[in-house]
Amino acid sequence: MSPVDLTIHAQSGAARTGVMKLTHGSVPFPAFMPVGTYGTVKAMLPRDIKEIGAELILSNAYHLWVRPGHKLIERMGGLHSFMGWDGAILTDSGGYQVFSLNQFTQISEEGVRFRAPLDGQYRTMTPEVCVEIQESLGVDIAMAFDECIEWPATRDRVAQSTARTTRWLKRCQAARTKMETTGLFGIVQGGMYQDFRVEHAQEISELDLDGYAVGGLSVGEPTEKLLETVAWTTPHLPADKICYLMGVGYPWDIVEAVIRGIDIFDCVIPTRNARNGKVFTSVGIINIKNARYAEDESGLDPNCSCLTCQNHSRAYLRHLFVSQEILGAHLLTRHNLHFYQQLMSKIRVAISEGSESLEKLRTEVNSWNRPYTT
RNA sequence: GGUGCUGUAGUUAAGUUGGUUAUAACGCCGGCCUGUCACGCCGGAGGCCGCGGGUUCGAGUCCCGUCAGCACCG
Repeated sequence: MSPVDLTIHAQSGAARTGVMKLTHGSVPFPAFMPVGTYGTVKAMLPRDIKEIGAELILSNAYHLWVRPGHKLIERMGGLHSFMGWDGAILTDSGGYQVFSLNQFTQISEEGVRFRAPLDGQYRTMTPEVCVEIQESLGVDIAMAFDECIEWPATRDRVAQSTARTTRWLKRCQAARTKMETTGLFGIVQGGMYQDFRVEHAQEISELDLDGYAVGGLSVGEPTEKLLETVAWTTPHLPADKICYLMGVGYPWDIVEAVIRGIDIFDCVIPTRNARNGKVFTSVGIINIKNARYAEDESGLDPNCSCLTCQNHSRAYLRHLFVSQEILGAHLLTRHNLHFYQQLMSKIRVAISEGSESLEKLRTEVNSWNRPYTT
């Protein structure tokens, strides 16, 4: 039996809603995973993450491998126990770091040699190491080791890189030892080229993985390209498996991607932007550091029921940011993540209700993409 | 009362043997962030160089006076 057990409850066009049962709990989808790279969703307690409604979080195999080391975490009882989180965990492999840390990498068929910015040490990540790390961590879902490449990239570069990602995926599969508890997802690459995306999706669909991801997006391309690429890819992935869009995105990107067949998402935006003062609300985007909020007694979002909105004024939150008080980061992160979880909940309801409801939500969410005024 | 030190952006400071548009940090104002090297990054505004004279082609810089703060001596 697969560690990722999928039940689809309703569909509306390509969008679908249901529940995926994982080793550490059941996750309704479409779902958004808060990002906790280093074994912590920055500024959030595990119980806070639960409270705002997230059942599944994302962590990172590469970064935990560099520090404190996967073997140490295994000795501490695995990542769940180590970080005090009993919900589900998906780990990214380090494929994104091949892109984001490219100035410190050398790529070969064997794998990727990283010079860690943290300690200057050289380490080689291979598909085998990548699986070993994620199985040691004891996560619910492991991502295959891929190469996330830059945009734009030539056809020749994309073709070679994608072929290697496929070979690495097969090596990941062969290296598995905990098939009952840690699922493995394959990642579709292919750059922004339709034929490559279709071919790669079809090719890895035959490998019978526990789920599939669309990778290589949100690397600086325009939104239209991102959505176009998603639309090319999802029809060629197995309908009875989860489809994960990696690294996306803004609320409006998420709705558009769900409509194109995506089930789960992760993105640093709600957490990182919160720490930098940017807030998502149903009345537009707020930069809490702006002077205009200095004496604003209202809450962040008049339509939000999160703890931050129920208890604190914009004036106070701005003060916390201007004073660089740590509580500001927590309160804004909490709000943004709550906002995202509410969005996902609305999306699930809308899909069950049908296309009209989903279209209405789409219009509403796109209206959030504006600065707050008045 | 005397001597010395210090007065430069909102704040703290740099400023060569006098030489283009006086520099930085912090603060202030604004923008950015898509599988987190990220409580981060980028940009902007802001100066009668205490005040008044003088020397000089040219003074934040040298000279005289004066005011303020600090230290020490009477």
